[in-house]
Amino acid sequence: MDETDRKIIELLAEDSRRALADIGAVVGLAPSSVNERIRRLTASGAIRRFTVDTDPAALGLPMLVYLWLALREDADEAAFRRFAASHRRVLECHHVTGAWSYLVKLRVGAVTEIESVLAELKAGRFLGRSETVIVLSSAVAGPHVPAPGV
Amino acid sequence: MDETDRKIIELLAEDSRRALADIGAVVGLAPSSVNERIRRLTASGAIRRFTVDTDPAALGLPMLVYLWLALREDADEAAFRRFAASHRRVLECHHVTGAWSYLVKLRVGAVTEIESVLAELKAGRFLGRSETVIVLSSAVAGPHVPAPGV
DNA sequence: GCTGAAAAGGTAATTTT
DNA sequence: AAAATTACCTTTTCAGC
Repeated sequence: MDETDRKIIELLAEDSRRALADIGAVVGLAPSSVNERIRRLTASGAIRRFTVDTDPAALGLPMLVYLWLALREDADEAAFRRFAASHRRVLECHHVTGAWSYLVKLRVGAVTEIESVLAELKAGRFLGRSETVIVLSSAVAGPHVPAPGV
Repeated sequence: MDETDRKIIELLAEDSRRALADIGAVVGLAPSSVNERIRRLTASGAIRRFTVDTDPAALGLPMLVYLWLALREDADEAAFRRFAASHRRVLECHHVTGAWSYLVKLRVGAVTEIESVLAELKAGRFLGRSETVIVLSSAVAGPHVPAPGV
């Protein structure tokens, strides 16, 4: 992972369909050499996948919501993690420092869906306390990659 | 944006290098028709860009951090948003409901960088109060797309 | 939206440094 | 060991239907 690899990743992040010859022209390598580096970067896991950044609103998920969670004392934490990992609306779920134990990022189509998620968390006996934070607007939005199997 | 478009986006999210013929075989269209739909989805903005999902640790950014911010009473909010949008370590920045005004997602190489960011926020006279939340582990990590020009 | 031909681009073996 | 060249072959693209 040298400076050239980093530059290649940066160019691919901007546009992963850019031709190998174009990338090569920027970093000063032949197309086949660029190809070989991309192959290595993918094999090593530095590049996880080639994907698309989409407009969540166009996909019917205009609302971004964060949930702070404190799990129940007796909650099955592994089961909670599986629940989060398999939930279509959960984009991220992080175990965090501080007063709350988990930070969950959700994308939903409407406010009513937030209640459904909270109900599911209750039904799974995961939920101790929670706080819902709704995103009003984003100065930096971040990419949106739709989950498979939705 | 019909069910076929959604399926195409889902397949591209999984692997955006998949051949048009392969995608066509799944959704029941000829390669040229898939191509035309992707062209329209890109033109309409539903697909923002073709990109790569990377391993942040491999790129030297193993730490994920959230910052809750309350801006100073006299802060220039537009300037703050520009600051966030142009900062290499700021992955997301959301104006949110609740006790805090902004939620900022950061990726850093080490804890010392968090202090740098807070110092920059102070220097810009943006920072009222803040709370730093460090991610210990992620049940659902979300994609990482490196910022351009880093 | 499909077909089929033309153009472009990706891939891999071989040679070179 | 890494990169360039070359040739091959898959894939995209575009005209016409």
